[in-house]
Amino acid sequence: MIQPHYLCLMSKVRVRFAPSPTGGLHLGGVRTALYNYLFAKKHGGDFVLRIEDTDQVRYVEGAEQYIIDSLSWCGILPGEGPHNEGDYSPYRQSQRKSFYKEYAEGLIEKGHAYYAFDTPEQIEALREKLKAQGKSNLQYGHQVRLGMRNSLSLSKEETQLLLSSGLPYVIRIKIERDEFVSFKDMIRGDIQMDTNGVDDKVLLKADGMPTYHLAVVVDDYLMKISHSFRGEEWLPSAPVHVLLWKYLGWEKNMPQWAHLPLILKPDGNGKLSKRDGERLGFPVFALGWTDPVSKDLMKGFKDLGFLPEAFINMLAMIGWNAGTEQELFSIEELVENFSIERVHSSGAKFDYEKAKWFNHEWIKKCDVDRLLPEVKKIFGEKNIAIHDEQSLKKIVSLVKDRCTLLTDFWEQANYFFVAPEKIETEAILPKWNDGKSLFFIELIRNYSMLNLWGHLELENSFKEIASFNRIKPGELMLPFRIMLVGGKYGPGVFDIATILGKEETVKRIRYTMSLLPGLSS
RNA sequence: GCCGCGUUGGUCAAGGGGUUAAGACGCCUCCCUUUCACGGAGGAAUCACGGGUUCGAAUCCCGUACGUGGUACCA
Repeated sequence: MIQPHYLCLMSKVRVRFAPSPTGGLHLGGVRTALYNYLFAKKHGGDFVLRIEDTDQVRYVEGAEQYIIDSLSWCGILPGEGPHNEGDYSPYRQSQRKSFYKEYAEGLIEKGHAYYAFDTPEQIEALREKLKAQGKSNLQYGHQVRLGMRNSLSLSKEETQLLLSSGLPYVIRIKIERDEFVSFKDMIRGDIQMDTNGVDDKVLLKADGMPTYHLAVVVDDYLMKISHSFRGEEWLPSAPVHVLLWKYLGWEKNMPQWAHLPLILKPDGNGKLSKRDGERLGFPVFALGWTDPVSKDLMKGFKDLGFLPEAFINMLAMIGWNAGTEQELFSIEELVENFSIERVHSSGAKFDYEKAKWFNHEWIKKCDVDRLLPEVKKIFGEKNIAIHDEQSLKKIVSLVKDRCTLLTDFWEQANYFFVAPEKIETEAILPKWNDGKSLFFIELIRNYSMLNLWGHLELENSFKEIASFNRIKPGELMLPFRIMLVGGKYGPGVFDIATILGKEETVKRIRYTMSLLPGLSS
């Protein structure tokens, strides 16, 4: 039986920041957002961006806008707001403090939670002491809670007194021992854990803000979230959340869970982190991110010349595939083909080479009009203004197959706009002779007088003069190419010369000739 | 330490009792191209280990090893 609210699917992105105030939305976060989006779209639901404004996030200026910009670039969020608004507002945790407190206190009344007055310092000291004795980590749970300062160990009067004295306190969940919690994960199937390893997690912090544990449950309930996707690192605390749904009496409304596999470092040893990007030379953010502390700018996929289409395609394929041989998917095709059941349960190492391959494929696949604004931007950054859009289109279609990154368009096409600075004469010199000198002198004369400047005319003249001078055209192609572009690369020489135009072509031949030995007589 | 999750070529992976164990990236060879790419053909390379169950195990079960995550008034 489908519950009514499941028919009105809503999926929410819970964008997560690293605890340090130097966050940034990295690969794992964007992928979670992407899977949320794909799933919601596929099932006709809504995709809601809800940014948690915990202390850490607020600390980073511009972080919210950065998240919005990142997801907008990926095409899974409209760039224009409003975000963090909607039918279930307010969305900011700081504005929902009263809800969390209300439910936490309700839990205490039902005997599923309690007030605790121990300070973090006291607990820390106890941990240190136990560690010194060689005992395993202290868990604030059923073993020790009666020995601590809380509303379970204290009398009602003492508790009241402490509460009214204004002493800081937290609210902790009371986890019963020897209880089995089982739930279904859409990716992993049935999961069962006992509660003995789970401690009495703090639900409401001393500053009145909820911890993640309380916030997910309360928000998911209030916002009628039907499916909750998050990283695998949350699996160990899932029992706490399931228990909370039960204790709050909302079990029937509990969302379906999916714990996404982790994206791992390419060289092993753990989750991919932002440091790995710097260390191994690839981006880990969609958009560039400036570390608020060190002020270091870490470049994003966008800055390195990735197409958003390629980026999300690549990202979607980390941990999921359609089960067919298809690897290239547009966002629409992803929506159509995505299924949460086909998401893997094991982590995948990130492979930058493969990421680049996706981009290369997408550049080849995209039509010229899609590429044009991107290429213009790249040339703009090099202070090259584009006057003739038609010839730029020709240039783009000529060179796009050999560009892996958008930035490659500069290396592959700059010679159309500026004469090459360095001419690889060393590649011409060994086979250079008077015959070739004569050929090019004649070519200059001939080309200068051509009325029709087209591929066919250029090639015909070239070959005629070659055969008249008894030189194989093949021996002349390479020198000619180097004269025009500076090195041994690029599309067909006559295509290049056609676009370059008469004046520029002749000029470049002349220039290189001046670098080469003249006629020996 | 304890608890959870995982393990198919170097990497990403399909396959979930009988397959010559797909495919992709990367690497190598050749063809095409009088350059570089694109494209095409081919190659090297894999079921972590040990026990079961079974006529038969990469596939199911149990152990071990390894990896990874959690064990915070962080998310």
